[in-house]
Amino acid sequence: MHGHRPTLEAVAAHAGVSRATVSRVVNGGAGVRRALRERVEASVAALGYVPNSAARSLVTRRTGAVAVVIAEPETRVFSDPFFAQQLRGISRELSSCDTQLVLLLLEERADYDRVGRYLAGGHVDGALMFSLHRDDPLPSMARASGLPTVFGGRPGWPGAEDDPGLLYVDTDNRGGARQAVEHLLERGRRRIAVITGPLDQTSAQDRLDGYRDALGAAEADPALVAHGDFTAEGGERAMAELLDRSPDLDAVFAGSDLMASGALRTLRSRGRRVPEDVAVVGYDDLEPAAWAVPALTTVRQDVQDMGRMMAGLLLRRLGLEPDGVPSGTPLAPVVTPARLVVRDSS
Amino acid sequence: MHGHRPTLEAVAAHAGVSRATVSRVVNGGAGVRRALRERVEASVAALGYVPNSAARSLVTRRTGAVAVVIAEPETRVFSDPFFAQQLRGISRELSSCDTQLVLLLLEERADYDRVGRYLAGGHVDGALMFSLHRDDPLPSMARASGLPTVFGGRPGWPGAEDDPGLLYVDTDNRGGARQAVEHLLERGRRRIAVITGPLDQTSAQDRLDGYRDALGAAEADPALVAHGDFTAEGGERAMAELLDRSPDLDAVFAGSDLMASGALRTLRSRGRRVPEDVAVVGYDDLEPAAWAVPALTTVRQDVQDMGRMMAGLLLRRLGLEPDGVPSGTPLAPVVTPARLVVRDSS
DNA sequence: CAGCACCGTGAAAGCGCTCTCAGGGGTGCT
DNA sequence: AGCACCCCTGAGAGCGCTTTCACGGTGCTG
Repeated sequence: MHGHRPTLEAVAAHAGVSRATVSRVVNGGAGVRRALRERVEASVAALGYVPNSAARSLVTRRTGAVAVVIAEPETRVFSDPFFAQQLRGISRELSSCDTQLVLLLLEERADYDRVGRYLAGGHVDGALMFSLHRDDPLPSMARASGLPTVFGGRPGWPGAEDDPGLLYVDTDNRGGARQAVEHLLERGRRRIAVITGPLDQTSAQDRLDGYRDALGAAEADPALVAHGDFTAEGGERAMAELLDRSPDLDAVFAGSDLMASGALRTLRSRGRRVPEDVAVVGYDDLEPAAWAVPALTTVRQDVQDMGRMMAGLLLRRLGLEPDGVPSGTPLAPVVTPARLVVRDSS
Repeated sequence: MHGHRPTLEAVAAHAGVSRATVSRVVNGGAGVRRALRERVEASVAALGYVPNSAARSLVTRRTGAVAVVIAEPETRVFSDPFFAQQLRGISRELSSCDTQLVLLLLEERADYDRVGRYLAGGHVDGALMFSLHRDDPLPSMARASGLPTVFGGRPGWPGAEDDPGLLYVDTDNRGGARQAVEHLLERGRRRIAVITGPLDQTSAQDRLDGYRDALGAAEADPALVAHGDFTAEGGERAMAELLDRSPDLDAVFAGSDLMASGALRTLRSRGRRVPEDVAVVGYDDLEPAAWAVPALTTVRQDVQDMGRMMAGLLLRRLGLEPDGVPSGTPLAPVVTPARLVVRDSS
């Protein structure tokens, strides 16, 4: 079985037609008379023919694969179910167009060269890129190579918004944060602190902006703002800082569930009750958020669906037609809504 | 920049040599005189030449890519950072041999056809397969297609152990479980219950066997055994069952951290104190295990390293030489150790 | 000094596929 | 019945690369 896979030629001989006809049948069968088509299909089945993708993409100049590039310092990817969900959404969408998913994980500086070469090497038809920081070299590499690219999260590098062809899928971070903080205000909280993510990522900046929106531009007590890095440890530290600076705070909005869980830990160890003394709201609605004690109020974004949309956007950019998208839809960035989920911590 | 990538021919012309010579240089340069080689290398750099992988694999019959196949009902992958870590380990190892990672996620029955066809289609040189249940059709598909394959977790289908060429990486589930239960015994617990995973996965079965080992074969009170499905909800249900059947239990060993977290939830809602009334031990050492309240005692396995080893095994099977492996090492299954991590829940 | 082996290089034959192009046969129209 | 036209089909030319094979040149041996 191994090694001698039948070629187009073999199928053609078996069916008594030419290679060209078999090729046409294999690629949809348009313009081949019914009887012939069925004969060819029978031969294909009989011989167990599978097209050789290398030969095919050599001539079509398409690979039928797209890269998913994830550049993230170890800590986050490790503990974050986020990417698994995104990947699943992406995978599902891609498979509807028979497109493969090549996963490129970057860890060190040295990986950039490897990945850049790969992307420029025409191994894939397009790319999906995630969680880039403001100064990440990847986007410009992608642009230089002319590779169609869709970003996860609104790009933040200088001039990004001016690029008319720019494609991304983002969630309404600012609106979500605003909802979270408005909810705290409604609960009667008045000294609401915030733990931000790394501000060179637009998601973190947008969530901070939403916090400010809700409080009204006037109020922006710097003693109520602490910076984290989207990790639990970062949240723990930031919470400690906040308590030292502003012992009178009565609520905290954390820019991620991971940071919120760290904050909960600090609050517990300092003897503050949640939500009686301090209300806590997170962001992301990771599954473990619901297990936390007390169960975490948070902001939900449909991560899997965002993955699906990114893939859909890229596929359409490549001229394919993913399932369930009306074919006239214009190609444009997408911002999905965010929704507050109230649980016990607020 | 886009569209007109230089070919071997162009480089040859630029350097004033033949295509064959350029090809040799690009592929390591063996058997090309120093001066010529340098001239060719200069031309390659000057033109920004990147080999066309389709053309190359058309003739070499190798793709330089391996598939990572993950077949898992939604629930688990979603909430489990497990796979992200495995993937990272795999990715790191593969990139040391310039091999690409094609990710294949299966959800529905229908996906099996698609993936089977893909694997049989010669798109990849080998495959890594995860978390297969006893009756999964994938392994036999892989064997039928002659695709070199390494499994994550000891395969459990009939006859698996008799296959001399079988390659897998597993962790010492049985030993880890034994450690966990022995630890509970040392703490003076006498009525130790167990929540198993789905027993058609060897990892779940092995952990149950380890539990029995520790208690001594004699003791196997069926009232102390409940079945979960590796999810938090399953753990919750199983714990409720156990409490109903055996109200006098004083410890529970859960076959996964996720199930342990569910068990904690049930214990809390039933007013049992952990660890005073009931000690709890999990398995996997997921990051959130450490945030649980109380912090979860669990069994650690180096998941990332297992991924690395799987990839390494496959690469060697493919005749490549991954970093850091003495070249004489025989090709054989690997079982990595498991280690108890004691925290507050026991 | 002839002859041999060997090394480095180039010419050329494909790898399996797609797709243009031309031609054959059928159909509809006049 | 004849003509134009269109629809199907097959022949063939590559896609960019690797690799065999033959050849010229060099260094060595007899």
